Amino acid sequence: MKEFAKLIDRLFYTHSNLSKAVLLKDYFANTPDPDRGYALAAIAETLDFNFLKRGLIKELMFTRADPVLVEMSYDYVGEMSETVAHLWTPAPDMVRLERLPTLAELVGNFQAMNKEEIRLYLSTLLDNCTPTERWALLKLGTGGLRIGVTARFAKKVLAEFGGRDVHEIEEIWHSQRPPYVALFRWLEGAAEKPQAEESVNFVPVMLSHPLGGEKLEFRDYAAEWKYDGIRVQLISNDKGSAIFTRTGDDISHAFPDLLERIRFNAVLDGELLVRTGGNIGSFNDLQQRLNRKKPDKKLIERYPAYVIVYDALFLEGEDLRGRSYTERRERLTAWWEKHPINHMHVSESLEVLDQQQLDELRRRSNRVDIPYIEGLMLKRKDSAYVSGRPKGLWYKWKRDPLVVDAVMMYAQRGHGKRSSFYSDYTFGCWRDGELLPVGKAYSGFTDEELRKIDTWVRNNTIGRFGPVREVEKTLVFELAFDSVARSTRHKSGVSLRFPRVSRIRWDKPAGEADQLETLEKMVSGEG
DNA sequence: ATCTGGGCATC
DNA sequence: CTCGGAC
DNA sequence: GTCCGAGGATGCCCAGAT
Repeated sequence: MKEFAKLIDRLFYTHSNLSKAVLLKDYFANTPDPDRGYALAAIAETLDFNFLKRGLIKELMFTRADPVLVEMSYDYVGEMSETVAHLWTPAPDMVRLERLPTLAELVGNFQAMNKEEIRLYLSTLLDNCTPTERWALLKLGTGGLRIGVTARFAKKVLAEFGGRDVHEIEEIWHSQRPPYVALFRWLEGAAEKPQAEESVNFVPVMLSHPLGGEKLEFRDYAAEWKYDGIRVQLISNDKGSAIFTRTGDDISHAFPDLLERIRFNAVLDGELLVRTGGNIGSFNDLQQRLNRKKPDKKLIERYPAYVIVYDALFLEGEDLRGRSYTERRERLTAWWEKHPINHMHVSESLEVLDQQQLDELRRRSNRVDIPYIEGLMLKRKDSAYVSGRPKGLWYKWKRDPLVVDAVMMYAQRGHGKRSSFYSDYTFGCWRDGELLPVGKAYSGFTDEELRKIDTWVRNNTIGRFGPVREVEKTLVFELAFDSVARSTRHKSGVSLRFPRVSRIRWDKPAGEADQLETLEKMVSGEG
């Protein structure tokens, strides 16, 4: 892990992609298996390294420094790994290690240990590390490196490293597992392209861009409703069946009612929803069934899974991804007639011949009383199925945002690059002359505005509760959001979906901010 | 046995 | 999911 | 254009406290 620490430290401080790529390629070339594969897994987040809990790290830190100092430092730095890396002081009677473990040893050791052993081992490791190595170890152990290198970038580098096209890497990526020994052997020319290790493999999906100001020639596009569920890929062949999310997670276990109906030879793309009381449920209804290890019978009966299929990547073993949208849709509908499946249907492809038709679709997608439709998708009719987010092919056109004027009530410091600013705000609306919190937002204004608000917060603080400042209830913000739902978390009883600041109303008196009632009238599905 | 807070996924 | 900012 | 990191609400799971 010495080399790994050096690598991620350098990556963190390198901003040029070219230099980052050089660092990574050097590391891959000079690090033996399986360590380079584990490093790759750490960067691409394909292995759960989170064997360390923040609580444990803090607790150990308290044994080496004054808790008050630790808390203050953390508050200032805004990041646990960095705080501990610098504040840690080795114990006088520390156990000296001859060398730091390799990544493979680290993973093996942590996996085999119980909590008490981890506590001791971690102390010993931290004692034997330099500050940089401590930082790397803690980042690795808590998951989420945040060093400016993503899985996507790592794949590009791998492609360069092996003199391959990045699509070739993408193709087989989801069939490979850490520590990627076969993958590296292939890239080094020492073996054939690795074969799938699993019976059914996720195929990287095609994503859309938000429709911005661009003027589309809409006759080139087909429209579909944008459903408010989660993206799924249904795979079935003679080796097995599976349901994947758009990131490639296998969620089959959570939807046995759906899995048992996936018996065909195809790879389909669609939106997973649930039904409730015979209708299609809202995203909130769907959440009841998400992330469950094993749903019970009653829940399945109450919220049966439903899928709206909108694309076919493979049919009967044939790869259709190179074909046009129009052709894939024709093939899909023809195939569907022979293989219809209960609790699933193929989406409508909506013809858009003129502006009036488009306006009409737009009007319908804006109706808040149809909560499971959150806008329109526009898909170029001649577009192939391209993984990733290719430009110009698929657009999502979400319904118009809703807005409300709310008053700032509390502010908190941010994290990371925002750790020196009050960047995290709680807003409220009025009911009976009292402000009730409706949500939090930080996004939608520039860094310059952030500095202005930060100063305002410092000058208008009227109370402090730990890290939270209560401010004068005088500053109004216009908040934009996608929808309103009933909430048990907020005192106001409502919550905003995707809240963001759309305007700072320095000019508006707080008394003229909106009443809570305004939001209550916007609650989805309640007309 | 039940509550609570952090972690993680979805959007 | 959103957004602004950096390259 | 594209990528990145900052951030929102929700519900489930797990560990630890009561």
